[in-house]
Amino acid sequence: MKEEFPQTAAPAPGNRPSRPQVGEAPARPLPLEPWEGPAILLVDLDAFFASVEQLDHPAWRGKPVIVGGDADKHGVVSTASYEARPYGVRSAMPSSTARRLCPDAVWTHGRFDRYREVSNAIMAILRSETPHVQQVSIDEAFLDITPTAVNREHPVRVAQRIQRRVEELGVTCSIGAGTSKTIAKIASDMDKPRGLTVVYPGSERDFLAPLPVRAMSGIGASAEEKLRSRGIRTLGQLADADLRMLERVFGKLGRVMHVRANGGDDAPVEQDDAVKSVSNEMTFATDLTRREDVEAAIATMAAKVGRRLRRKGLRGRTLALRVKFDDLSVRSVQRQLPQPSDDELAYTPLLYAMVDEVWRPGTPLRLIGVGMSGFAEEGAVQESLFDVAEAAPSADDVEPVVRDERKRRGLIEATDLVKDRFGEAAVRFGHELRNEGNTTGSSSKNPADYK
DNA sequence: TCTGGGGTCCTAGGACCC
DNA sequence: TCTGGGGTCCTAGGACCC
Repeated sequence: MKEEFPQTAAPAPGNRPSRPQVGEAPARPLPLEPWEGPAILLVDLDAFFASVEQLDHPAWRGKPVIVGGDADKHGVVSTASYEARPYGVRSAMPSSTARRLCPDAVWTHGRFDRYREVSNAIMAILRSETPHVQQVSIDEAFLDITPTAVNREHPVRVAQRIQRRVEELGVTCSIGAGTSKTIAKIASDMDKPRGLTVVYPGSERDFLAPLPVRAMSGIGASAEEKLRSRGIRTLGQLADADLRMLERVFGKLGRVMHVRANGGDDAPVEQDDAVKSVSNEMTFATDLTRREDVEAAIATMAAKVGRRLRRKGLRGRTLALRVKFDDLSVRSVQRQLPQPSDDELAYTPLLYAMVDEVWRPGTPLRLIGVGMSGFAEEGAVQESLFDVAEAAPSADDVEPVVRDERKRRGLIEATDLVKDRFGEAAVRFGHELRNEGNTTGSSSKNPADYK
């Protein structure tokens, strides 16, 4: 979850309903102005992971709750409940800092299967309101609820009903409503938790003008600094800036940010699309220096990636390795496989060779990551050697290389079955067995992981 | 205080082909 | 023998998001 930006905009008059406390009756009806043109909502679940923990642990309600990694293992805060925020605790903050700021907080690692479950129930509510839902993460989704000839319901009424229905599940959400994804997204950040911020058609530029450039999605620390050095601090200044200068400095992004600052974003709410890459990373509590430890870590992550690929029915052609050193600098290598694979026993040796290109034994390694991309087009998934072997009349009829492939495949599938029944820790190959207990713990909000 | 893990997209340069 | 421009693929790195 990203930091809320400082709220420099004056509240737009009449746009905010008075917010009831949790458990009170919903907001009194807003006086509604007519709505012309597209209507987009951004629904953002409030402090989602922490809220689920409070839902499941009644004793934690009303208390500061922090979901995150261990302070003594390079961990960071994933989510802080609203009770923890007055202490200064924020998402992405090092856990050691958070512990100092709020030593009495309830501290917990994530239970991601549970968050996924609650998220899925909420996304089902959203899809019951409209088929035009774009889930952007585990706790956020865009909805296109543009009034049609069939359904003339006012967008604000839809948003209020969604808030009620979500609260029936025991968590809360904030919603931004506007004529574009850019506007809806920024509006949703204006008032949290349980806020509903409405930007009526025609008022986009006035709404955006006083906000800091960082409020716009796509402008991060680097772009903010480049803009600041050119005297551009607000979205109003960005809207008035010279387009050619922006294109020169930012390339494609320059035009995009200029259009959006002028309220002109027309990006559609898109159906959720296919996964493009699958990866696993691991940060170590103590840096690795020995080759055998590095290979063991690579093998572990290669196995996790392989298993996720098989579960999703994906085979990738592009294999990637990423390392981070103790100064936090990063290097990466990628290689094309001769054919798409989902089998770590086939590609792990290649990873061992690749690591030599970016690391020498003895140099401390803080993180190792393994990823796969370049998936075959849908319907064009290549027949594996194993399938060929299956089709052969007998094992004696297939080439030795194919028999090897078949043995490997059989072994992989057997271990997947055991892991399905008894959990990931139940089966490990010998080369995966090092580095136990030397990792941070993790979190992901990527939608691809929640389906 | 000292910075996670899961992703997406863009850029720039080089290889290769026509 | 020396030269073009465009397209595509690949690679490494970086910005950005939640």
